[in-house]
Amino acid sequence: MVTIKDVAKVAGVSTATVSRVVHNGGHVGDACRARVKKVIDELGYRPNTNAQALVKKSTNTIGVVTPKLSMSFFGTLACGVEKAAKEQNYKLLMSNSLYETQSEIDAINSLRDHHCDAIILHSEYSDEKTLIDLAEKIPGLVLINRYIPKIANRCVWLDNVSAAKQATQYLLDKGHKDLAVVTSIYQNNDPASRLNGIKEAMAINDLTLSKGAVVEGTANMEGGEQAVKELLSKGIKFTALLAYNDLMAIGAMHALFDAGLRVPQDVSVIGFDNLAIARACRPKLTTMHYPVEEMAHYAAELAINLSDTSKSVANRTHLFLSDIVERDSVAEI
Amino acid sequence: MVTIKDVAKVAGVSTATVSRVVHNGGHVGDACRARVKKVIDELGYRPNTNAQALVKKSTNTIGVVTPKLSMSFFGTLACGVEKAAKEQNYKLLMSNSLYETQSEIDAINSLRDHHCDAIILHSEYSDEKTLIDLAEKIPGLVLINRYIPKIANRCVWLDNVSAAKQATQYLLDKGHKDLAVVTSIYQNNDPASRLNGIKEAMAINDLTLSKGAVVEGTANMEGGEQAVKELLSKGIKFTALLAYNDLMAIGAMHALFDAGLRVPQDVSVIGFDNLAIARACRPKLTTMHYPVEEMAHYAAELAINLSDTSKSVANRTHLFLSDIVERDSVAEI
DNA sequence: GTGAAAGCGCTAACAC
DNA sequence: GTGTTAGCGCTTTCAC
Repeated sequence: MVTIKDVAKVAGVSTATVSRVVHNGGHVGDACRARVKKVIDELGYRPNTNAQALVKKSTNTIGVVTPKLSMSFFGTLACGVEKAAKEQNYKLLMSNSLYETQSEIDAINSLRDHHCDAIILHSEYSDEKTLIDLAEKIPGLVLINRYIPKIANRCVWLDNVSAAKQATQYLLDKGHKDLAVVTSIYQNNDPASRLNGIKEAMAINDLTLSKGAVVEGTANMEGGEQAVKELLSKGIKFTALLAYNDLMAIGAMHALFDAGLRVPQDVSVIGFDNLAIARACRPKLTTMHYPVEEMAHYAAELAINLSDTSKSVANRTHLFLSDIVERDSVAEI
Repeated sequence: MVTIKDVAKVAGVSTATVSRVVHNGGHVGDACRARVKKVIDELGYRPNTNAQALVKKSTNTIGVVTPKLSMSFFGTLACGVEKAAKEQNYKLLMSNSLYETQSEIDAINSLRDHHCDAIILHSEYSDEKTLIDLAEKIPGLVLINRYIPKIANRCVWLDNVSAAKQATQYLLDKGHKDLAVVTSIYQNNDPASRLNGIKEAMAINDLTLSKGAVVEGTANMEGGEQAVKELLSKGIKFTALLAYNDLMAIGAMHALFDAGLRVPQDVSVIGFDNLAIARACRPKLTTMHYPVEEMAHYAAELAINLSDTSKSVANRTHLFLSDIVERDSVAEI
C-alpha cells in the first residue's frame, strides 16, 4: 500500500503538504498542489482510514444492529441507513443480533470497539435500563422501532396505536363487526400497542372484540397459519382479520384457503408492514405501510448529528405515522 | 474512552504487559495478570481496533458489495457472510452498488480504504478485466455468483446450466412438451446459462423451444407479469413455464390468473431462487433452490483464507449445485 | 506557503 | 516476567 510518505518523497514535499492537498486544505501553492495531485494519481494513493480514525477520533462509520438481515424488513432498514451513510460519506458496519440478548450486546460492543460514530439499534431484547445506560455512553446511539421516554430524543418509532386504529376503522367502515386478531409473541411493545389501537377503534364504534378472537403466534407465516387454525377450530366467528404483520397475514390466508374460505369474499384480511411479499400473494394484501426505509434514513441522519457532540440538536421526538395501502384482501360486507 | 495507558497506569505496569494480558500472551506473572484483568474490568477497557489495525496491518473486517440489501436474495447473502465473519471474529462492512458501475467501483474503493482483509463482491456491471485487475490487487477478493475462468479460484458460483436442465427435465417428466420461458434482461451470464440449460434438456428429449416461446423482462414481479402478457397476446401455446426467478414466476402467475388461467391445472410454473416469497404465494411455488446463504458463508471463509497470503490455499473451483423444491405450482399433464 | 515534529492507541522486538 | 522503545499512517500545531 502506498502511504502518505511515499507521495511526499516522490513529490519532494512534506507529508503535511500532501495531507493539505488531499483535504483541499488552504495555503498550498498552485504549482505545488498540482504536482502533489499528479503524484497521488500516479501512485494511486488513498489515505488509510484507520490511521485517520486514530488521530481524528472519528471513523466516519455508522453501525447497524438488527436481528436478521435476511428478513426483508431489516434488509430494507439497512438500506435506508446505507443511503443516508453514503450521502454523508459514512461507511456501514452491520451486525446481526439473531434475536438473542447476548449477541445483541456483543454486536453493540463490537461496533463500539470499532469506534463507530453512530449506531442504529433495533433492539428487542435489551431492557430499558441497559439501553438508557448505553445511550449515555454513546452519543450517536439511536433506537429504531422502540420508544423509551427517558431517551425520547434517541428514538425513531412508529405510532403503532394509531396505525392499528386506522386499520380497524377501515374494516369497520367496510361494514365488518366481527373481527379477529392474529397477534405476535414478542419482546417489545408493538403487539400490545397494536392490540390497544384495535380495541380503541372498536370502543369508539361501541364494539368490542369477542372472547377468543385474539390469538397469538410467532411473527411469521407459520405463526399466522397456526393462529387461524386455532381460531377456526375454536369456532370463533369473524368476517375480518387483522394480522400482526404481512407474513402472519399471508399464513392466515393459507389457513383460510385450506379451510375452504375465500379472501376477501368470506373473510377480509389486513396486514402490517407492506413488504414486497404483500404484492406477491393472491389476493394482493391490503396492509398498513411501515415506512421503515425512510425511518432508517432519518434515524441515520439523526445519529450522525447526535454523534457530533459539538452540535446541539433539538430535543424532540421522532414519531412516524403509517398509511393504509388498499389492495385486494378486504371486501365490503 | 479509556486507553491502554490508563490501564497500565492504574495497574502500575507497562502498556506492554497490559497488551499481553489482553491477548492472553505468555510470560506474565499470575498475580500481575490478575491485577491487570481486574483493572481492565473496572475501567471497562476495550482495545481500539483502529489502533490495532494500524500496527497489525489487518482490520479483521470483511466487506460485502451487493446491488441492494433490501432485496431478499442479497439480504440472505449478507447473512451468510455475517455468520462466517462472526465465527472468525470478523466485522462486516456493507455497501450497496445499486446496479451501477460507478457505485460498484466506489463501494469497492471505500472498502479498500478501510483496509478490509476480505471482500465479497456480487458484481454484475464490472467487466472481466476490471475484476481480474482488482483480484490481483486484493488478495482477499472473492466473487460470488460470477465465474471468470482466469480467476476461477476466487469465484463462488452456481451451476446455472445444470440447474435449468434439471428444472426442465422435471417439467418434461411430468409430460409437458410445450414450454415457455420468461428470462431476464441482465448484465451477467445467468439468464443465458439458464436458457442454455433449458435448451440442452429439450434437445436431449428431442424437443425444441417453439418460436416466440422465450420472452424477456426485468427480473422482478412486474417483469414476469409483463412477459406473460406478451406471451399470451402473441398466442403462444404452452402448458408449462420456466421463470428466471421466483419474483418473475409470481408476476407470471398473476398474469396467468388475470387471463383466467389456473396454476397448475392449466399452466405449470417453476421458479428459481427459493426465496421466502415462494412459500407465500398461492399455489406455493415449485422452484430451484439457490443455496445463496451457504455459498456466501463459504465465500467468506474462502476470502478470509485467501487474504492471509502466508497461507497457501488450494487452487480449485467453487461450484455449487441447485436442487429442486417441489411445491404446488407444477402438475402432471 | 511549507516543513518539522508530536502524538493518536496499540503491538512487538529487544533489553534487562 | 516485565519494561523500554520504535513505529504503524496520518493530522495538526507551531515555526520559519
